[in-house]
Formats: sequence, C-alpha cells, structure tokens
Amino acid sequence: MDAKASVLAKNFGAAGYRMTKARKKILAVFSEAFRHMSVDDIYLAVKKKGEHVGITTIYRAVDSLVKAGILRQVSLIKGRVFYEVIDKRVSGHHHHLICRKCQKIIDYSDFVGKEIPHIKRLENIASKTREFLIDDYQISFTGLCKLCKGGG
Amino acid sequence: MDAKASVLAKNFGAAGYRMTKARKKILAVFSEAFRHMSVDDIYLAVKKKGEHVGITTIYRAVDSLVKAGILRQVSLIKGRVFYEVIDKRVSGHHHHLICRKCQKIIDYSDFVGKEIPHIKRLENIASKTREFLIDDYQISFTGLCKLCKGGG
DNA sequence: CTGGATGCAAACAATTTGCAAATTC
DNA sequence: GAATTTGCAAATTGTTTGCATCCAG
Repeated sequence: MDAKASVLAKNFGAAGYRMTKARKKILAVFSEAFRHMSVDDIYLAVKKKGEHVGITTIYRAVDSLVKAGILRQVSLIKGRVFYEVIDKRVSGHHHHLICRKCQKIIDYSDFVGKEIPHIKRLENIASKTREFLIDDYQISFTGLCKLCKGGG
Repeated sequence: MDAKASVLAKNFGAAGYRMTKARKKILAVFSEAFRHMSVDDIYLAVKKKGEHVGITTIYRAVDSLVKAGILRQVSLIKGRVFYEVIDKRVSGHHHHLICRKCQKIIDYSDFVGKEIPHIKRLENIASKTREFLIDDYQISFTGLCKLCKGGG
C-alpha cells in the first residue's frame, strides 16, 4: 500500500467504514487506471488481475466510497454511472466534453485550473445561501464532436 | 403552439426529425414544467392531461430531442436520467448542488450568469483543441447538505 | 466478540428491441 | 408513396435485496 493508498484508507476509516480486502482491491484498480470506470469495468479489472470481488460487493463498495468522499460519481450519459477518484490536486482534476449525438466522452485536463478562482466564488455563494458543504465540482460541456458536427 | 414552440419545431425539422403528435405532447409538458423530468415524469404528466403517449415512444422521443439539441440530459444521481429544455437565456439556465450522502438535488439559478464570461473562455479553448462544437454546459457541485453535514 | 461486509441467488426496475400498423412529409 | 414513428409485448440489462457466512476493529 503506497502513501496515497494509506491516506485513503485512513480517511475511509475515519468516516466510519472498514477497509476490507474487497475495498482495497477496488482502490488498487483505481490507482492503476486513469479514466472513470463503471461498476462492470471495475469488476473486470479486478478479474483481470486474477482476483475476485463479487459484483454486488462492488456496487456496495463504490457507494460507501462515494459517501466517504473518496470517489465521485460521474453520470455522463444515459444513466450510465461511472466512478473516479477525487483528486484534490489541480493536475488531477479533469472535466468532460460529451457529444450529444454519438455519446462519446472526451476527458480534458489540459486547461483545468483556469476556472478555479471563479469556481471558488460560486462555491462561496452556494455554501452560504444553501448551507451546503461543497467539496467537489464538475463542469461538463455538451455539443457535437468532430465527426458528428460534420453532417454525420 | 406558441412562438417558442414553433421555433423548437422548426429547429427539430431542420435536424431531420418529424414533429409528430407524440413529440408535441411531450414538448407541451416541458413548457408547462419547470424542473428536470424523468421519462416516467413525462409519461405521467401527459397522462394527467388526459392524453396518452406510450412509454417506449417517450424513451425514443427524448433521445431524438437530445440529439437535436432541444433537450439536455441531466444525469445527476445514480443513473437516474432527467431531461430539461435547453434554454439559452441566462434566466433559464440553472445548475445543481448534489448531496453525496442523501443524494438530494438542489437547483440553483440565483447567481447563474456570473460564470458565463469565464465559461466562454474555457469553451473556446475546448472547441479549438478538440474540434468540438460546444452548445451547452453544466456545472454541478457535490458535497454535504445542511442535514448530512451535521453528523447526520 | 460484535456489527459491518461479503457474495450468492432471486427479485426488481429501467430500458431496449422486434414488428405490424399508423402517420408525417 | 416512402420513410419515420408509434406502441405493444417480450427480451434484456443493470441494480437491489434477503440471508447465511465471514472478517475487521
């Protein structure tokens, strides 16, 4: 368990959850993957490593991890649910471009960070007016990708 | 059909879709509703008006309306899919605060608009670097709502 | 030890598909 | 008139629940 993983485990424990074998395997998979993953993606990734975690367990684990603030749920297209590790570092933050025709998702992070001062301001307003403790945000752009805009 | 509706219909036709009775009924329901609606919400709303559109048709219609750029899909929590009319006017645009524990969604629009100049800049960068034609965006904040942050 | 976590099988819910009839352009 | 669209029923997919067993703290 590397430094990052141990920090995760600690936070998780503090939130009242147990760091079990299954959950460790799930987090390991995330630390080796970059993009968002669906429950099924996680299931297969664990399997690929020669290990096994029941699909039901994965459903329940990601749920806990989201509640604990370790993963975020990204629901980008048609009710398909993905999960990704919340990375507080600017470099780790990324957003999405989604094509409304072919449903392709493009991650981008190359200019992430530019919006931060602005987002902070919105965050302050939102926290105050709604008594909401904000700890994450997502921006997604929708439109047409290169292929679909060209009369496709 | 009011002015707004006729504009919608025209755009829809231009995109190669037919403006059928079923689709008109669906759009009518949207013009009378404020928040996002699920397929089921739409189904029930149509029924409530004494009319009828099959649920399968609604699934297919919202799909077309999304592709045509008239509705946007908002997938905020756990794979639950909602739809809302894309309103280009600032006053119609709104974003969401989502509680990661209880999954409550709060719409906000009171300070929407403040982010626009900034978003425009991000949009420009994204369009250029990815050859993506962007026509909509969504910002969502995640965190804990008043109740859940209080040790709930 | 004790309550939370696991994982199988079964239940459930949401969405999609096939197809004949109806409708739009 | 040709091509879409509709809507039913059936198939499919994704997710949750019940429950006995297991494990982390």
